[in-house]
Amino acid sequence: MTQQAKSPRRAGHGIKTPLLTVDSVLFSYHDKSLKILLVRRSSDPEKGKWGLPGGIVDIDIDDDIEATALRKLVEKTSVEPPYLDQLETIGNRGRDPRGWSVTVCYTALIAHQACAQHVSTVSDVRWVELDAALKMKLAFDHREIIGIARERQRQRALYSISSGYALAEEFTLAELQHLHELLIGKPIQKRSFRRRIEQAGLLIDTGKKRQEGGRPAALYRMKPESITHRFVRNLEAS
Amino acid sequence: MTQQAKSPRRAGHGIKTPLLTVDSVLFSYHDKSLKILLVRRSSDPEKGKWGLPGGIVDIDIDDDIEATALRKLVEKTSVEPPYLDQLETIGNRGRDPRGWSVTVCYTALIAHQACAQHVSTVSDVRWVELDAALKMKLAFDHREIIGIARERQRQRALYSISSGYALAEEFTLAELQHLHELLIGKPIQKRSFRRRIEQAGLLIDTGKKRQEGGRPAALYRMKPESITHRFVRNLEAS
DNA sequence: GCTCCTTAGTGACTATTAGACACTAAAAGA
DNA sequence: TCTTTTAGTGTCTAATAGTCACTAAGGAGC
Repeated sequence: MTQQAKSPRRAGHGIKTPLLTVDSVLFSYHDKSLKILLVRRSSDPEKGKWGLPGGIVDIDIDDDIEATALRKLVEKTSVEPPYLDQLETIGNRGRDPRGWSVTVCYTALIAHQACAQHVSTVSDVRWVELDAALKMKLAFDHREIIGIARERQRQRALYSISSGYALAEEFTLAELQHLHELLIGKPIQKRSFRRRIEQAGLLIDTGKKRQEGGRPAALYRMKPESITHRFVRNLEAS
Repeated sequence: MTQQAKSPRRAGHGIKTPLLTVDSVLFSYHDKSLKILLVRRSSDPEKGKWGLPGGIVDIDIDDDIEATALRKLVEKTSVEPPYLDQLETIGNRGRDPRGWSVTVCYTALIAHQACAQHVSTVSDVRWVELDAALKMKLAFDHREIIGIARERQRQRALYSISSGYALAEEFTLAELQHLHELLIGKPIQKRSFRRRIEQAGLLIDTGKKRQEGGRPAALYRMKPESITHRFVRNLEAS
């Protein structure tokens, strides 16, 4: 009796299709650290373990795969993230004890306070520091998926500021730079970082200031085009 | 009677899973033009129409999704491509008349002559110029998928030479440059193109020369690391 | 108010890498 | 030998990131 024979999914015309799920790596920057959202699994398999927010594609409810990702994220956070990007699809025989299964993975970004209240009221959803999550024993292959998402965000940080959607709606340039430094893993030249952003006109100056300990810092908001903008030259690679 | 109720796929534990397929956009450079491989569909739905090489994931045969992509490409070309990269996964209710379906798409590159003989012996497999393919009426959403693959290759051409795997095993710098010009859609400065490749040491000089009409050109081969290498600065965007 | 500390923001020079383009090199054919 | 063709290079310019010291604007201690 082989393992994968436990629960074959069989179509009317005789095609066995694997289980199809969606998992999202939802990043958020808070308290000067980068966190991701983890969920405690309430049912088998891997019941009780922490894993990524996601679940099975419901072809009666969801119009497309992205709809599944959003539905699951809204279930856990109560809000839709402003950034959602398909990461990679992983499918093989061994990743799920139920047999051949496929997960379509997404990277999502959100402001921490947009969902802080909802998350703090439940015990099965938690923000975990990225590096800590990568050391945890998680359900299925979710740790690998987080690693892939992190690496992709690291690469992107060299030529894009789209990761700014992980900050609060209004943020300082110092915060945006620190987030990039966390992703890249080394310090960035303040001058280079600010110059290219200003020249490309990627942020909206709210006119407001925020102060903590020194000169007040200007508060900015993301322009929508900052999601797609690519600088022609990378910051120094690590 | 609704359309998507025709053939529900239902798991042992009552989960309806969508049809799961893989499609590959296989590029190859030949006769100074960029072509992709199309296949005439031999069965319904869309029987008789041309579409991308691919098919249904067979969980009895395939160990993972990439194995399906390779298996289908070998069926049509008789060889495995040296470059295979996951592109995007598309899944929704409307793309296949059989109902909710998902396709995991790949970009593949191969030398034309590696499979020319096999392809030329069958009538249901054909190389089609990329621009022509984008004007054809193809099965399902395959034209859109080709458009996505093309755009991704265009972007990559600005900071990578991995597309060189669409050339013959040994090629001249002029050929590699022309391929990049086809992808980017505008001429490239010869000096810039060659300088960065030489400095990064991405090619192997075979020592051989090939001549056609003027001074003989040196023949090169791809180094494996040229797949992953990213130049820190893009060529001029179009 | 004055000095010092802290964080924000800028001026100005250097370094790296692509763009431009004319020049040389090596072959064939008249 | 001259012309034509394609391959390959020398060299200057332009764009953009790196470096780092400097100024700016606030608070705290005195």
